[in-house]
Order: sequence, then C-alpha cells, then structure tokens
Amino acid sequence: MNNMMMKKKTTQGRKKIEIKKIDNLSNRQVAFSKRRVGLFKKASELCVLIGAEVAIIVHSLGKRVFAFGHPSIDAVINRYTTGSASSSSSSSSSSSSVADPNTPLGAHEIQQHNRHYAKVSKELEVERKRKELIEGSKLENGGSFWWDDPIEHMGLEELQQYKASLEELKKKLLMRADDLMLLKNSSSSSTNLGFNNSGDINPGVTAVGCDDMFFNQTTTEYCNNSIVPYGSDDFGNSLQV
Amino acid sequence: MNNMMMKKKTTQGRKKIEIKKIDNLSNRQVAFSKRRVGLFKKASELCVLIGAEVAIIVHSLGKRVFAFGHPSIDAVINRYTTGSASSSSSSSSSSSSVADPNTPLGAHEIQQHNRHYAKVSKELEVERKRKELIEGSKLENGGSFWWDDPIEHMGLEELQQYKASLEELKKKLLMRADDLMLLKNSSSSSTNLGFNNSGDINPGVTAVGCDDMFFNQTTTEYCNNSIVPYGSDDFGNSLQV
DNA sequence: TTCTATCAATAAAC
DNA sequence: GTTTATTGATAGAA
Repeated sequence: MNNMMMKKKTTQGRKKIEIKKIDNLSNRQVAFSKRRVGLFKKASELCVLIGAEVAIIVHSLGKRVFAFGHPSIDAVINRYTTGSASSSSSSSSSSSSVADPNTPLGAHEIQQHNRHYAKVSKELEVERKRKELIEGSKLENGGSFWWDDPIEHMGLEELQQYKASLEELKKKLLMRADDLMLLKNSSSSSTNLGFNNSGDINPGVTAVGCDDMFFNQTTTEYCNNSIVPYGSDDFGNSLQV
Repeated sequence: MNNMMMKKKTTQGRKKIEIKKIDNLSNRQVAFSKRRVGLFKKASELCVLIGAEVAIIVHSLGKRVFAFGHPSIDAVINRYTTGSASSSSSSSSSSSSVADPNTPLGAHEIQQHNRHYAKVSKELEVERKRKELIEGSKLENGGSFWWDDPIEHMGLEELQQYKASLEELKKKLLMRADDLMLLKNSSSSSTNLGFNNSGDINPGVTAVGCDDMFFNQTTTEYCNNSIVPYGSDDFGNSLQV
C-alpha cells in the first residue's frame, strides 16, 4: 500500500462560504451561473410538484437578464400586476375604485413578439457560432461582429447605414423566427434586443438553451415553462456577469 | 452497551421523490411551504453573493401570491418590462468589496406604503381569528365573514352598501396599520388587498413574516429585499395551497 | 466545462 | 413547528 500510487485528493470538496458579495470576479461569475441554474431548477420543481405558477427575473450586473416563468413570465407578472392595482399607484384609499378585475392587457401581442425575439436570440447565437467556424478569424474586433462595432465614432451617414443594417438583420431574424415557430413550440420569451437608434443598441445576444433542464422527469407537457436568458455586452466588450 | 436502550430511529430521513405533482394535498401544502422558503432563500443568496437583482412571483393554487424582490419587485419587473435599468450605479467596472449600498430607489415610498399593507394584512388575519373565537359560529357560510359573501346575487343597493362597508373596513385597517408602523419596522411588503367592487374581492390576506430569513448573515443593510406574501381564498372556502 | 468532498435542503415522521 | 436520515446543491480545483 505504501508504494501504491495514492490517488491524489483532487478537491477538498465544497467549503462553507459566508453569504456576502463574492469579491473575486471569476468566482462570482461561476457562482452566478451555477446558482442561477439551481434557482431555476428549484422553481421548476416547485411548479411541477405543487402546480404553482412561478416567475423569476434575474438581472445580473452588466445588462444580462435571465428569466423563468410558468406558465409564462408575462402571464405571472400580469396576474401579479393586475391583481394588485398595477404597482406603485396605490395611494391609501383613492385607488379602490377599480372596477375591472379582468386582465384585458393587450400585452399579448407583445408577448407574441417577444417570443419571436427569443427564437431570434437563440438563432442568432447559432448563426454566430456557425459564422465563427466558417469564416474563421474574419472578425474585426477580437471575436465580435460588425454589429458590435462601437458607434461612438461613426459619422452620420455611417450611423444611418448601420441602423439600416441592423433593421435588415432584425427583419431576417424575425422571418427566421417565424419559420422556427412553425416547427417547434416552446414558450420562451424575451424582451427586446435593444434595436433602436438611440445609442443603446445591444445586438449581441447570448441566448442560453435551458429548455431541457426543467423536464428531466416525465412532466414535459405539464410545465409550460419559459426560460429567457438573454443579454449583451456593451459595444463589443467582453461579457461580464 | 448491549443492554443500553437504543434510541429508536425516529425517521427514515429524507427520501427521494419523483418530480411530479404531489397528489396528497397535505404533503403538497407542506412541500409548498418548505420549498417556497427555500426558493426565496436561494434567491436572496444570489442577490447577496453576486449583487444581482432578482424578483420572484409565486402564485399558489387558490389566490395566494408570494413574491420576493431585490431591490424591489416592481423595480425588477419594470426593468424587465421596459428593458432599461433605472436607478442604481450600474457601472461595468466592479466596485470594491464592500460596495457601499446606496439605495436611491425612488420607490422607497412605495415600499413604505406596502409595508403598511403587510401590517394590515397580518393584523387582518389576527382580527379574523379573534373574531372567529369571540363570535363563535356566527358566520353565515361555513367559516367565512360578511366580506366573503358572494356578490353575484346582490341587488344594486346591496352592492353599494357592501362596497361602502369594504371601504370602511379598509380605512380602519389602514389606520391600524399606521399605529403599528410606529411600533415596529420590518421589511415585509405587500401589494394591495384587492379591495374593489368588481366581484373579485379578496379581503382575507395571509401575510407571512419572512423578514428574518434572508439575512441570517451579516448583510442586512446590503440587500434591500422585499418579501410580499399575501393572498386569500375564494369566498370563504378553506385556503388551499 | 467536469469532478468530488462537503454543505445545505428537505421528505417523512413527530 | 422540530428532528433525522438522506438526497441534492455546490465551492474549489482541474
């Protein structure tokens, strides 16, 4: 036994940590990823086990947003919002004259549209990876794409063309999304990608496919979850948690 | 040692369960309570460890709603809905370890107000129980109170009086809440009680005090959470998970 | 990412 | 709610 190659203890295993902000960025990012997944898993289990409706929204630092919802994020939020007098407006007694408990929210179209975007997001990621493989290192700023170009130094004309390009990209993506809608139906939804010409363009979307995580049991049809992780960095900078 | 009275193994400990809807109502209720608490705890840890903003809304069956939010539910939802971060110093560069918690939320007043409602809710529950004890079985529809009467068959005048009664009840509760505010301060918050005359009246509110759960560490001032558990049953029926 | 040792959550029974 | 035996989550390292 003494000469036997001892199997090196590869880890000391989990250690207890204090619940305070993790200083180390890398550790924080790792912890965020793991715990976000864990949180969503817990939520999905709650949905299935109890039959509850749950929505979770997580804004990480940076601009990324991850969301979970059953039966859908918007449905749960609407129910919360409308069931409570549309947030924030509740002054002591003046608001009690609400006469309609129903949810006539026209937000459904928005949801529809957002779903398109979710598809778009996912597809965009696929496209980006494909492009990365095919075109190799044809990229201009270290791993980014043209739509990640900073716009600070663009001239007016350049900006307009830039915007037009984005619009076209968006259009193509939406069409692609429509196609996808016909093939498969999930309830992923996402807020907009930030396509606008106001200088707050966030074209880089990191869509994460988590769909399979929540149904590792036999409840696929029961829980119409939607997982909406998307996000982007500032103009071409590396993504941060 | 052999004759020593062996301590009876009181439980077989945790057992693995399948992630499918729990059939037994009692078990389901217990599981819901435990897992809801667990979920919120995980969320609060995520907030603290990563510095993320998280909102969770849970609609149990029946009409109960539980919510968690940091820095506030509405803030997170708004940011999700509008796609724009409102307040908070969201610079991409990481701040130092302590990350001084400036809580510049303009929604503070709202939170304050919501706290009133939390108090109201809790007090209402107490009042109901007291009434139940004192008045015995003076109730009309099996464990309910007058405000739980279904309004479907009321005449117009009856409805108007009904509404007025509700208004008065609400007013009294708010005053009571104000009194309570002077005595104690917790971070519970709740959205409105659903007082309206539209037939969706939910006066019975079950407010749960979860205040201490989220800060069992040393981060009290960092995480300005708001916990919003409230809810009610249908008109006089027993509360369900 | 994947792997482990450990910590934390929790199903059952009180 | 409390206890206990387990399962499940995850911090640290590779």
